[in-house]
Parts: sequence; structure tokens; C-alpha cells
Amino acid sequence: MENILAKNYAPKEFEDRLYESWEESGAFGAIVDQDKKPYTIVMPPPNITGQLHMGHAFDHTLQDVLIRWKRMMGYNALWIPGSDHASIATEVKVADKIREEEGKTKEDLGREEFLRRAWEWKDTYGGKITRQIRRLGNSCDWSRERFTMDAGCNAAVTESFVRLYEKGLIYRGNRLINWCPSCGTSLSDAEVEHEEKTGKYYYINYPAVGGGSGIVVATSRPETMFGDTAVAVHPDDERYKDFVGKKVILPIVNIEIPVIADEYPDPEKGTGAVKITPAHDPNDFEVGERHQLGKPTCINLDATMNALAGKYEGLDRYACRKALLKELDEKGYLIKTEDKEIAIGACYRCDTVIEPMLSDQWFVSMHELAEPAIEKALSKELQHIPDRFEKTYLHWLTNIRDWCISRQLWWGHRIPAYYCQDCGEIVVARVAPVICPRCGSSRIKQDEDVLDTWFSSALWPFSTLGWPEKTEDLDYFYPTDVLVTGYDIIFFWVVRMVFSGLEMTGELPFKYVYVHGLVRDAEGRKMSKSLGNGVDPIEVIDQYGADALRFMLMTGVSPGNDLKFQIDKVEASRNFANKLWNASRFVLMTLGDDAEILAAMSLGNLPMAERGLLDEDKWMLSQLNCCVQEITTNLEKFDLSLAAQKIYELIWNTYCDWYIELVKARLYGSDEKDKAVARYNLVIVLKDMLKMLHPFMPFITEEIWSYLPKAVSTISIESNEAQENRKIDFLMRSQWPIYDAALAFPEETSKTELIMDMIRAIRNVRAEAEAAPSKKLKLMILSSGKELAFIQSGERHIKNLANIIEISYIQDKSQLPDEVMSSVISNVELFIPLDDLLDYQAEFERLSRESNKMKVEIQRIQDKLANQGFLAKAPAAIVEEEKAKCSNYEEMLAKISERLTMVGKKLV
RNA sequence: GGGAGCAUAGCUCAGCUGGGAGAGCGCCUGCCUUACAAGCAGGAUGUCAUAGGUUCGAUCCCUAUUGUUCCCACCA
Repeated sequence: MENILAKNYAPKEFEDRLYESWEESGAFGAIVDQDKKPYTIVMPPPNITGQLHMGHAFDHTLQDVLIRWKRMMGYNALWIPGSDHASIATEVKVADKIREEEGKTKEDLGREEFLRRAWEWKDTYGGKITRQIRRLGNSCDWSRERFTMDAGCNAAVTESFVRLYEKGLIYRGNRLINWCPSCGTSLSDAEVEHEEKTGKYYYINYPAVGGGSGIVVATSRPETMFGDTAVAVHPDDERYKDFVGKKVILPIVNIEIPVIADEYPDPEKGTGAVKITPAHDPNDFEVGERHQLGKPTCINLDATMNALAGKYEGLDRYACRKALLKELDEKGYLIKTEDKEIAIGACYRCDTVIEPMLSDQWFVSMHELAEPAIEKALSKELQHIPDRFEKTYLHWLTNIRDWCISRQLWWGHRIPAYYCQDCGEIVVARVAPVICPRCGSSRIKQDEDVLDTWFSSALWPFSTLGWPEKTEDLDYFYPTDVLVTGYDIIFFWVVRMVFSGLEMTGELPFKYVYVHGLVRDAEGRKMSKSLGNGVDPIEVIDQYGADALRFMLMTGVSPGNDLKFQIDKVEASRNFANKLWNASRFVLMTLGDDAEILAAMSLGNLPMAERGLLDEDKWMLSQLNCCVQEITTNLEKFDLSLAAQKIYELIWNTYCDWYIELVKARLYGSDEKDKAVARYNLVIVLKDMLKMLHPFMPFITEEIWSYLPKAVSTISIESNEAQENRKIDFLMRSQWPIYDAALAFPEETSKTELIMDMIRAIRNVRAEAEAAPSKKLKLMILSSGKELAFIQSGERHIKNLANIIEISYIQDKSQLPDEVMSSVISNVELFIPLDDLLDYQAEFERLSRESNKMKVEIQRIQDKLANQGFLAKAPAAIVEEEKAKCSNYEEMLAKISERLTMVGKKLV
């Protein structure tokens, strides 16, 4: 019995084994083949900082479903895995580790040693993550695995930097940047998180030079006053007209600063007068530029005050604020204090409040690069799914400012800029210069800084395929097809890949951006380390299997929306897997011995009409066929959740609940021909269902597939003789089912569905009458015409599934015994004699409910049909449909009423 | 300050271009029926946030309102 599945569904026993055999056999690999169409996805590279979280599981499952489906559709599907060095995040982690374990700072170790430690970290955690990715079942091509700091990516980064520099799109400038005092580096605008907080406005008087009333300015950051170079007022502000051109005194330090007129101050806000601190505020910086003011810095890189602050030198900026306010208050300069909501920028890595700081940094000039990226979205060459995210994308690009790309860190791509120590010449080059091209000096030093980690991520779709080399892979697999990512990194990553791709390769890096939501905990909170509410996907896999986790993540979600992680849902998915497992076990058990299997499978060689399929077989086939079409369409539209729902219903509700039950009698019967047909159809339907479920639940489907008799994988249900011509292989490499118009069987479908309706009606009556399920009942049927013929051909199903021992047909109700329960479905009346079991009161109530339900429906339709507008304007087909329904319901109501009257009489 | 999403059964959510409201979980009743109790059969439950509008017809389209979540933003 080696071809029968184990008794219990135990994913642990096969998931890892299957993954290994897939990987070893090269099933994940894509080889350039000009005869096949490529389908490419690059995996958003997880950071090497930690481990896989639920968000990765979600993101990866979406991609794996697409990749596995496209692969089965005959595409040359390539999914490139990799990981990201995550410059700042990793550097912080490594530095923390060194501090905790050795009590040393990174400066203690020095750059070289620190980088050695960072690489160690990468080897440890990078490896851990790739193992976790494997456990999810991701079918990525490991032979192409990349790292953002491997040789190829390094070359791409250098090439990209040099090209942009040569085009004048990268420049070095002394500008105001976001400085994180804790991480000790500059940050891009995207890396600053803004938060509204309750702060205070301080009104401070700046006395006029030579006495008289001064000017009161309002500020939320009094400690920056040491860097003030002016007080600005609006030119039209009458209150301050006389001050313009004169000077006021900066309190405490007693420095005279000018009062200037500028459009920037809003007379309606605060006092209408603004202190100008060009070195610590972006707006003030611009005012300073317009008026040629100095830009003195008063805060150090570690957020302490510098010498400009006089006696406050060395104090932390907030400690200084506190002390300064006290002194200002004591000396009468502090006029008043006011509560106010203030937007504060914080570092996205360490949450420290950002300090705007004047600094020499490298920038990417954005406007020229953003333009084509905007156009591609407007022209729909780049499509967002769902499309509302296009707004986010466009908003960011149209309001973009130059991108600060240099970071005062060690872990990352060192900037390919070289400075001559003698003449100060700056050389940006692909290869480090040996001598200065201007003065010939050999005293050349490379820039100490590294690049923003997102600079290399921006190149990911093509750097992973070999760019800047003109590789075969790049030529064939690029541009990629779809990028799958969360909405939280559209700014960081998506926009930058788009403009980088357009600039470097002249092409969009992908056609579609599939944007998904975040995985939240059961209460809807973001999963985070600090809350401790994160659920480890690996633990879930250990307990329920990867298939259950994947299926849970793929169902009940709509594109772009967040997903709450609930273990109940994982359990439900696991139960579904178990259901499929058992159904498959049943099918395999009933297949018989080799000769019987062969006999059954040989039916596949016959034309459809000669296979001896019965009504229920054809019904099942047409259900399957509809599903093939629907699921394929859903996947094409990126409605993965709907596709998953459809296959779930097909397997559980259609195949397990009905088809297997309908077919059991034949399997247990003695008619060998009948049995063979049932076996044949059961297994070929199972085969196609496994295929359609495979992208969602790759492990269990592959495992079951491996137990199917060899003969099964080579036969086809397609109506023609064009059958799959291939040897048995992995399910993951099999061909996706194709919709076949010849597999629609409307006659057999309505026949089977009538029988099913009758079975449901009988079960209902039985339950209402509280007749034991084991009690065999008799059934009398009053019907005529087409329905009568249908019923007669389905008698055995009614007997088997509704536990009926005898069916008789009557011409009119005079033939009925007294004690009988009844049910009506269109043009069929069912009567079940119940003798002692009949409870007239309950029967009366049940019929009343039925009757009322019917009346409501009829009323609704009649209202509709009485509406002249409806008759005149609604499509004819709809009107006809409504009319047909109405007469059907009316007939049913008449029959129910008749019964009701009879039962009513008994009650009296 | 600007923008977006969400509001549907007790809970979590589906509902594809407007034409009789769905699933899972939970709940009630009855079942260990030879694939499956991780199961089977039957059942109950919704002014589809509110108010208008468009339409023959609105959970679906438009407007406003309320509640809620999120994103963006250099206004002291």
C-alpha cells in the first residue's frame, strides 16, 4: 500500500523534504530561453539586521503565488532572492552588539575592524534569513541570490554614481540637512518621521538698539537663538515698518542683529516677527540666502551647544533650552509661553529628534530625474495596484527635493569620490586614481562617507541581473514584470527604482507595482519589537505548516489593505489542508490495483462522448472548468484572495461535500465499468484542483501529487486529444489547467443540481421533524415533465444521500397518506410519510415560515414588475428573468398554501 | 494644513464594471454515516455608518456629515 498517503496530515514530515528536492533538482531555476516568455520578479531584499517577520511572509507569499502560477502558465519564471546590507540599521545593531559584549565603541575598533565585524554579522544573520525564506516555500532561484554589497552590486553603485556625477546630477554642497545626533549621520527627507507633538511657543523680547521697545519673536526652539542672524518681518506689516533696517539686541549674548523685511513671515502668526537662524532651520536658511546673512552654527553634531552659546557651551540642546528659558525669564526677556502643536522630525531608526544642520554632503539633483518617472505613471506605462497608490507616488515625486545620499557611517558603499590632499581637487571615478589629475600629487584620499542604503536598493531590479554589464540575463529578464511591496516603502524604494531604472537602463524596471498592506496583530496594532506583539512566522510554520500560514495570508484580504493576523484563521487554513489531505487519501484508496488504475486511466484516451461519464461527473467537470476560468482571471487581475477563495470552495463544497458523496455508491458498487469511470473522473478532477491550489499551498499539493499513479499525470481532461505530452514531474513544473468550452454541460448540471436541491430539502425536513439520521424514510414525489425525468435518473443519489429507502411517484395528492411532511421546490413536491414522528404544530410552523418567505419574495418582484419605468428601461433579459421567477414562486406558494391548509385542519 | 483608506452577521473580513446580502470563526440542534470530529447534516443572525442626490433600480456611482485609521507637510 505504498501509494496511499499517511493517515494524518503532518506537514512537518514533508515540507522541508519537498523544498530540498525542488531546490536540488533545479526546479526553481530559470534558464534564458528565447522560445519562452520571461516573467521576472525581484524579491525586495530583506535587511540582514534581524529575522523574517510576518510582513515578509505576506510579501513573499504574494510573490511566490504569482511566480508559481506564471511558471505553470508556461512562462520562464524567475524570482531573484537577495538581502540588503541596510547600512544604518545594521551599523547600529553591530555597534550595539560590540558595546554590549566588549564595552567598546566602533571608534575604539577602527573602521577596518568594525567592517570585519559587520561582515561576520552579515554571514550569521543573512544565512538565518535565507533559511527562513526557504521554510516559507518560496520558489526563488537561489543560484542567482544577491546581496546589495556583493561585487556586482558594488560595481552597479559606482557606475550609477559616476554617471550621475558626470551628468551633473550628483553634486557636493554645503546645505541644510537632517542630522541624527544619535546615529551621527545625515539622513534623507524620507528617513525623517514627522510627528505632531504638544510643544510650546516662547515669546522672547529682542530689545531695540539704543533703547525703546524691542521686537517680540515667537519660537519653539529658543536655544537656537545663539545662531540668529536677523529678525524678519513682513514688508507690509505696519507694526514693524519703522524697525526695518534698524538693529535689535540678541539677549544674553548682547549681539546686534538687523531687522529685515522678507515675504516669509506671516503677520497673522505669532507676533509677525521671526527670529532667523539660517544654520538650524530650513526656512531661515532660505531667508538667510536672500539677504546674504551669515550662517553661524550653534549646535554641535552630538546635539550639545557650541561656543556661540557662551556659558551654555557643552550643554545638551534641551538642557540648554531649560536653563536659557530660566535666565530669559529672570531677566524679563520671556514675555509669555503658549501651548502649541508642533511637528517634530525624528530619526526613523532611533527616534531621536532630528537637528537641521549645515553640512557638506552629496546630493542627487532630483527634478530632472523625477520628470520621466512622473510621466510613466501618467501614461499608465507604470501601473499601481490598487491604483490609488499612484497618488502617493505622484505626490512624492512632484514635491521632491534633492536627495542627500552621503552618510557618516562605515557600513555601506563608500562614495567613489577622491580628494587631493595637496590641491583640493575632487575626482569622482570608477577606479581610484593613483595621482591627482590636476597637480600630480599621490596624496589622494577617498571620501570617508558611505552612501544611503537606498541608493543601492534603487538599482536592485537591474544590478541583480548584471548591470552595468550587458549580460544575457539583463537582456532577457529585464525589465521585470511586477514589483510587490508594502505601501510603507513606496517613497524609500519604489520611486527611486523607477527613476534610477529609467536613467540607467532607459526602461521602466517593472510594469506593475503591486502594493500590499501591513500585517497587524489581532488587535490591529502594528507588530513591533517594543510592543512584543510580533508573531514569528517560523513558529507558526512549526505548529501548522507553511501551507496553512500561506493560505491564511492569502485569504480574506483585498489588495492594498492591512491584514490582521489571527491564529484562528491559520487553524481554519490548516483544517482546509487536512480536508484536502483526507479527500486525496480517499481517492487514492479507491483507485484499486495497478490493472484497475490502468483501466480507469485508459478512458482518458477516448473521446469525451465515449468515456461513459454520468451526469454527476459532467456536472463536476463543468464546475471545475468554470473555476479554471475564474481563478485564472482573478490571478491575472492580481485578485489573489478571490482566486484562493474559489479553489477553497471548489475543493471543499463542491468536490468533497457533493461529488465524492455522489460517486461513492459507484465506487462501492459492483459495476466495473461504472467504477472505472468514477475513479477516472475523481482523480483527474483532483489533479487539476491540486494544480490550481498549488501556488497557494505548494507543499501539500506537491506531496499528494507525488502519490498519484504515474498514469494520472499524463492524462488530460481536455476534450480533444491534445494531451499533455510529458513525463511525470513536479507538480510545480506542471501545466496550468486550461478553460475548455467543451466542458460545459448545462443539461447535466441542472439535472444534478435539481437532485442536490431535493436532497437538501429532504434533509431539512428530516432535521425539522427530528427524525434520526439513521432512520430510513420513504419518499413520494409529485412532479411532471422534464423534472420528473431528471429525478428518475437521479433516484439512487436521493436514496443514498438523503437516506431514503423507497421512492414512489404519485399523480395527485389524493394518493397521500394523512401523516406526511412536505417540501416544495420548483415544479417538484416532496412528501415524506412520517407516521408517529409527525409533529403537526412544528410542521405548521415550518410551512408558515416557508410561505411567508415566498410571499415576501413575490411581493418584491411584483412591485418591480408593476413599475413602468422598470419595464421600459431595464434590459429585457432582466425583466424576463424577474417574470419567470415570479411565476415560479407563485406556483410554489400555491403548493405550500395547500399543504398549510391541510396541516392546519389536523391541528384543530 | 493637504491627501488617502475604512465603516457590511457577535468577531475578522470578502463582495469582480449597480439587477434577489456572503465566507471563516463563534453560536444553536442532531450525528463517532467504512476519507476526514482538524469532521458531517441542519439552523439562527444584517434599517450593508448617517442624510441627500443620480437611476426603472444603489451595499456598489455622486455630494455632504459623523466616526476611525493612516500617509504627507520647512510655516516661526
